[in-house]
Amino acid sequence: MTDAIQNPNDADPKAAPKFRRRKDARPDEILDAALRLFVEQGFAKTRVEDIATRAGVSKGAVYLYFPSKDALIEALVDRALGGMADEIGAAMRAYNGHPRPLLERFAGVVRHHLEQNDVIAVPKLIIHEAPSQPQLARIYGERVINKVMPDVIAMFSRAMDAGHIRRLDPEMLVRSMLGPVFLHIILSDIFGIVPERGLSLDLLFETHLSVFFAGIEPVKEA
Amino acid sequence: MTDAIQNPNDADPKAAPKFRRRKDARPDEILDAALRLFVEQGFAKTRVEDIATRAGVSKGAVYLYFPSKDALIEALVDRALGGMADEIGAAMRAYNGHPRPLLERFAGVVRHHLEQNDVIAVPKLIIHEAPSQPQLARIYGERVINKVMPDVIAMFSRAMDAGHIRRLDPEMLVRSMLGPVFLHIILSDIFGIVPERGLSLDLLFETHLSVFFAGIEPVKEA
Amino acid sequence: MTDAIQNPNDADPKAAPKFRRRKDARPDEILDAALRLFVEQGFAKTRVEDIATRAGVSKGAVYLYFPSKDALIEALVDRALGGMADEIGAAMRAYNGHPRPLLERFAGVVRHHLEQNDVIAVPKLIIHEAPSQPQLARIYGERVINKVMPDVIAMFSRAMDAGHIRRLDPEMLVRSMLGPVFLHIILSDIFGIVPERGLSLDLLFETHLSVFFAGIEPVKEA
Amino acid sequence: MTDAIQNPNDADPKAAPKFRRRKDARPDEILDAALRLFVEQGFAKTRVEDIATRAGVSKGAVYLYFPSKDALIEALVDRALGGMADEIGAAMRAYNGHPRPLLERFAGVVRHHLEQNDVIAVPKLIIHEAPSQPQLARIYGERVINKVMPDVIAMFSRAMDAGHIRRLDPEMLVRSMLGPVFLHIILSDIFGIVPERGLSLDLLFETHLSVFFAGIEPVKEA
DNA sequence: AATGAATGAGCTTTCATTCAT
DNA sequence: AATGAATGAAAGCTCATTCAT
Repeated sequence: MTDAIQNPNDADPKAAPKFRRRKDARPDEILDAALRLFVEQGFAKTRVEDIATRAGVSKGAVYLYFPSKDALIEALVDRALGGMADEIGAAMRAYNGHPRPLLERFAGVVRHHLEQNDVIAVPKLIIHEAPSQPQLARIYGERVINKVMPDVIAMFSRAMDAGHIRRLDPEMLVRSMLGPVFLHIILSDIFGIVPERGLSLDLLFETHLSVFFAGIEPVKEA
Repeated sequence: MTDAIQNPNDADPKAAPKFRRRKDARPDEILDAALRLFVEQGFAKTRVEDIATRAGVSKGAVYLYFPSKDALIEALVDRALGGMADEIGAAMRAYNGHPRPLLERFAGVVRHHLEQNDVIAVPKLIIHEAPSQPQLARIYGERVINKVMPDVIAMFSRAMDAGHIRRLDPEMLVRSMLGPVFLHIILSDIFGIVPERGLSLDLLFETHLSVFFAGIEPVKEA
Repeated sequence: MTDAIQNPNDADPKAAPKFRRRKDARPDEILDAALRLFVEQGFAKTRVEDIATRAGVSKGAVYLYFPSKDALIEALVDRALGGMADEIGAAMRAYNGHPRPLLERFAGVVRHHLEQNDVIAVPKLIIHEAPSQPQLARIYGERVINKVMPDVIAMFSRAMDAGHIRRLDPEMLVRSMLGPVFLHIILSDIFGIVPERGLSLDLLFETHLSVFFAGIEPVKEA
Repeated sequence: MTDAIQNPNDADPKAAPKFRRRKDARPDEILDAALRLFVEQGFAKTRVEDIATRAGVSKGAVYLYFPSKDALIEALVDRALGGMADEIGAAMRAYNGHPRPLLERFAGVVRHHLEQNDVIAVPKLIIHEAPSQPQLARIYGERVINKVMPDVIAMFSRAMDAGHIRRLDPEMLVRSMLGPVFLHIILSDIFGIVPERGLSLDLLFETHLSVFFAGIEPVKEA
C-alpha cells in the first residue's frame, strides 16, 4: 500500500531492453502517474494523455487496463483501501490500556507517511474531488472511515470505563484527536502555510499530543 | 462579518417589490448561483449555462458581468474577503484576558455560520478547487489566513505571558484550537459522516472546548 | 461624396447642448464610423457596438437607422455610388482630342483623393470584403466600373481613329492606364511598401504617365 | 516555383493507391481545403468544420495538425513562401541584357499560374484578409515582396546604365510593369469583369507588353 | 499487446439583434 | 427617439474514447 507513489517510471524508460516489465506492473504505474497528476492539478485538468506520458505508455494503453478516466480515480481509491484500515482497527480492538502509548505509536506512523507524502495522497484527492465524484467519498467513507471509527470510539470508551481518561463523548474525541493534524496538512498543502521553523511536524505532534492528553486526563480531585 | 455572503436583496431601499431586479442585483445573484453549483458539483462540472439558469438569466448575461468562468470563482473569493478577517484580527488584538471567553464567543459565531451554511461555502470551495485554481488559495491564504493567524498567535502568547494558559508553541496551538472543528466539517460535508444523535454541533463544541481548555491549563503545582 | 469620412464625430460630442444635430446627420455619422472601422479591421472583426461608440451613439441607435450589420456595408457602397461615375463618364464621352490632357487632369483628381484618403476607402473595402459579400462587388462593378469603362474605351477608340495614339486593344489599355496606380495603392496600403523618398505619388504619376504615353504614341515611320 | 501549392499526393513513394493517406498528406490536404474556402468565402465566414469536411476529416483532426484557425492562414502563407521569391530574385540578379526577353519569360510563367489558379490564390487571400490579419501582410511583404523588389529594381537600373531602356525611376517602373496584370486579376476576380472575347489573357499580355516596352524604349535622337 | 490518428460531443465565449424602459 | 441589458445562435477549441494498424 505504501508503494502507491513509489516507482512512477524511474527515469529511463528503455533501460531494460530485454526484461519486459512484469506485466502486472503496468496498471500500477498508470495509477501512480494518475495519482500524482490528479493531486497536482486536479482530476478535471488532467488529461488522459498526460497520465499515459507520465507513466511511459501510450494513450491507448491506459484504456487497455482501465475502461475510463473515472475508473482511474476509482481504482486509486480501491488500491488505497488495503490493509491499513483493517490493521488499525485490529490494533484498536486489541488495546486496553491508557490510550497514550497506542496513539503515540500511531502518531509516529502518520508522521512517517506525511514525510513520505504517499498514502496521504488519496485522502487529499478525495477531498478535492468529492463534489464531482461523490461515489468516491462514499466508498472511502464506508470502507475506511466507518471501519476504523467504531474501533477507535470503542477504545476510547474502554479507556473511560477504566478511568484512564475522563468521560467525554468518544465520537467527538476522535475529532479532537485527529483534527489538528488534519488542519495542519490542509494549511501546508493548500495554502502553503508552513511554520517558519524547520521541523514543524515535530512541533505539531509534540504540542498537539501534549494538549490532547492533558485535556483528557481524569479530573484530579482537589 | 455576516455580510460575506449576505443575501443581495437585503437593504432594498425603495420597495418596488416585484419589478426592480435589473442591473444592481444581477452580479450578486449570479455569484450566489455559481457558489451553490460550484460547491454542489465542483467548478469543472458546472457549466456556465447552469449558473445562468439557476440565477434566472441567460448564458450571455453572465458574460455581461464577468469576463470568464474563472473570473466567477475569483469574484466569489473576493466577495468573501470582506471585513471578517479584519474584525477577527481586531478582536484578537484588543483582547488581553484568559482566552476562554473570547474563544467561546467565536465558537458561537462559527456555530451560527455552520448552521446557516453560508460563509463556510467559500473556504470549502477553495479546498476543493485548490489544485486547479492555485491563485485562489494564494489569495485567500494571503488575505484571510495570514491576516488573522498572527493576531491569534499573539493573543495566545499574551495569555501565556500572563499565566492564563501554559507555555506551548502558539502557532501549533492554533491548529489544536481549530482542527477539530475543521475536521468535523469535512467529515460531515464530504463523507456525510454525521454522529447519530441530533445536535452534533452542540456536542462537538462542548467536547472540543472542554478538552482544549483543560489541555492548555497552567500546570498545577504539586 | 468627398465628405464620406469628413466629420466622424468632431471630438466633443456634447459641444452643442442646444442645437440638436440635424436629424439627418446621424445615419451619415454612423456610416462614417463604420467605414473607418471596416477599413481598419475588416468587416467581421468590427462589432456593431464599436461602430456605435465611434459614432457617438448607442448600439440600439444603429438599428434605428439600419436594419442589420450587413445593411451598413451596403449603405456604404450605395453612398459611394454617387456622381463621380457619371461625371467621369460624361467627361470621357465629351472628349475628342489626344488623351493626354484629359488623363493628366484625372491623374490630378486621383492624386488628390489618394492624399485625402477618402473616396478610396470604399473600393478598398470592397476588395477586402468581396469574398464574404459578393453582392457588394456585383453592385459596385455594375454601377461604377461598367458604367465608366465603356466611355473610357470609346474615348481610346476615338483617339486611335484620329491617329492620336496607336492602335491597341482599348479594353486592355484601360488596365495599362490604371494598373500601376492601383498596384501602388495596394502595395502601400496592404504591405506598407512605400518608396523611401518622400513624394512618392509625384514620382509615381510622373513615371507612369511618361511610360504610358510614350508607350501608346503612334509609331513613327523610319 | 510551382511547388507552392503542389498537390500533396505527388511523389508518393510506396504505391498503396487506396490506403495510405494518414499522417503525411493530411496537413496539406487540410491546407488545400482551407485555401479554397478562404478564397471562396473569406476567412471569417469559413468554419473550421467546413474545412475539415472539405478535407475529408473531422473537426478535431484539423486541430491535430494546426493549433488554431489563425494558424491555418499563417501556414498557408508559409507554404507559399517556398523558393519562388529566391528563384525570381536569382534570375533577376543574373540577368544583364535588355529586359524584354527576361520579362517575357516571366510573363509566360505568370500566365501559366493565372490559368492554373494555384499560386495566385495566396496573394489574393492576403489582399482580402489584410485588415484582420495584418501579420500575414507583414510576413508576405517581408519575405516575398521585399526580397524580389530590390533585384528587379537593380535589373532595371543596369538596363538603364547599359542604354537598353531610358532612364526612369526604377522603383516606379516595377509598378508600371506589374500593375496592369495585377489590375486585370482583381477586375476579373472580384468584379467578374472579363473582356468579352475569349482569350483575354493573351490580349492582356500582348497589349501590356507592347505598351510597356514601347514606353521605356530609349529616346531616339532626331 | 500496443499505438496514436481520428472522432465528435460538449463546453466556453462572442456578438448581432431585440425590446422593456 | 434612444438606450443598453438581455438573449441565444453560432463558432472555436478540448479531450475522453475508439479503432485501424
